[in-house]
Amino acid sequence: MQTMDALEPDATRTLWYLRKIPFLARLSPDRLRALAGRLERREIPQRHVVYLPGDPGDRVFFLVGGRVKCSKVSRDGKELILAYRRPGDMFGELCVLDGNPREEMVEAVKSAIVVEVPRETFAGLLLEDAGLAFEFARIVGQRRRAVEHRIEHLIFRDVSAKLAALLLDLADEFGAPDGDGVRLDVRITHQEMANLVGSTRETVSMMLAQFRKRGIVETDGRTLRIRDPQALRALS
Amino acid sequence: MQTMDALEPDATRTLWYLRKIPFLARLSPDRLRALAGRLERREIPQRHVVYLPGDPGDRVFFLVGGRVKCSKVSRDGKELILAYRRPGDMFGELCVLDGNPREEMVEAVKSAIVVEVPRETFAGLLLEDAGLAFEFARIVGQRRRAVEHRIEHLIFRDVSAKLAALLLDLADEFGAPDGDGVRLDVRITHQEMANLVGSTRETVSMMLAQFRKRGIVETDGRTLRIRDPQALRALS
DNA sequence: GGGCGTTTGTCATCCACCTTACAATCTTGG
DNA sequence: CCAAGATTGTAAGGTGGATGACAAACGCCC
Repeated sequence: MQTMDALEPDATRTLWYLRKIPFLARLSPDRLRALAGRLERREIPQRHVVYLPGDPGDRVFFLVGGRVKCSKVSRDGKELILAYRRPGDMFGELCVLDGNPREEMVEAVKSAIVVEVPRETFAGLLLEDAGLAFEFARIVGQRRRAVEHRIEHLIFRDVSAKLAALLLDLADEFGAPDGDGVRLDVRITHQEMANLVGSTRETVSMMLAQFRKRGIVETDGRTLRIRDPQALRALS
Repeated sequence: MQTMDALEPDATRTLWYLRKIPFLARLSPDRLRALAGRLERREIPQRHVVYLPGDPGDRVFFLVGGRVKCSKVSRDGKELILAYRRPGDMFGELCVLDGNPREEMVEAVKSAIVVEVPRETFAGLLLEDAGLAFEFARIVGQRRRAVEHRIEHLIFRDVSAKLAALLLDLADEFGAPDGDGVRLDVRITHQEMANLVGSTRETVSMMLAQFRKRGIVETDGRTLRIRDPQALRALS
């Protein structure tokens, strides 16, 4: 059987990566092995772009290392970050549905390693396994919910509310107890926050200054500490 | 065979409706027949609510007549319309993924007829047929794209651009040639337009007045006519 | 360790849009 | 056909936040 052949060292490593993708967990070892032999693996250096709007939608990506962000970019250069993806996540998956060109930008935030699955191959997997297709729909659906949730926040709330919510989210994901507050162990610029809440760098700086003045947050040097999460919750 | 039993007159009518749902077209006649026997059908009078945020997400709806709108409602009563659904469309479908409570409001814009499929039944269909599951993912994905597209417009564009785009969309869907322009055969209020573009009634009225002044649109009584689609395209 | 690009802090200005407030007009149900 | 409610038109006033403009502080690469 072909799938029993020894894999190239490179494919072996790809296989090793694929095993860590929750979505692919339901594939049989054989299937996964066969798949690994045919896939490209690629490293994307920090700040490099994986794809841009208009690029062909001919493959699905699995992120196995690093971190990427997906965002919409306006004609005049403004950016709205749709989501971050982390190892184990899939991205660029909507192309499977129709092969249309990309509509968003994906960029490595931290030097990333991705495994690329051609659109047809991926579609084949889904059509062979209803459970997998269902799981795929679940992921797509959850992301749709996330976007719908986001849209609501973006247009109903003012910047301070959105920023407060963002800080709480960050605390959730990167927070570490520190004194009587929570230290955010992330390197995130004001510009980045602005792109997340749909505002501008300057406004974010001002809002953070206000939070600081009110004793809600604290900054020593590069790190941000939340002193009064309750106040943030009230604001969001 | 059970599926060969005569159906109740009511179920027969449900079956007749189901045959017009594109998504269900791939089900075998037998399957569809069996399904029809077990489903609820319901009429929702104009302006009545199908479900509200927080309601149980225990069924998927197929719209077979009328028209509904799905929208997010803010605490202070502002509304953002996410989408309209028309006969043949599915809605409330994301509950299949996890059974979570509703997050949006659905309301009949024109007196509607819906067929309700229990979540488990629907999930069963998908898990039995990879093709159907794939099709389901496609619909969910297309809608996600639509929302992502929307988010972009909502935060990058100003009201006049969004309104221009809306008018073009309406012309696309409801436009009828009329004189040297396009007449919009829809009854849509300024408030409704505001809820679509994330603005207020007053602002929409003002913008339309501007468009009128510039000769881009024309209103006689209740109907709106687009005289200069090109100008709208330039604005959007 | 010096210089340069990046990030932050802050302000003054401006403007698109929301808010508030009516009056006029249309529509609809009784 | 009339009255009540919904829809539209318009305008004055207020404001959140974008813009533009710097200077200071930081971080990083020779």
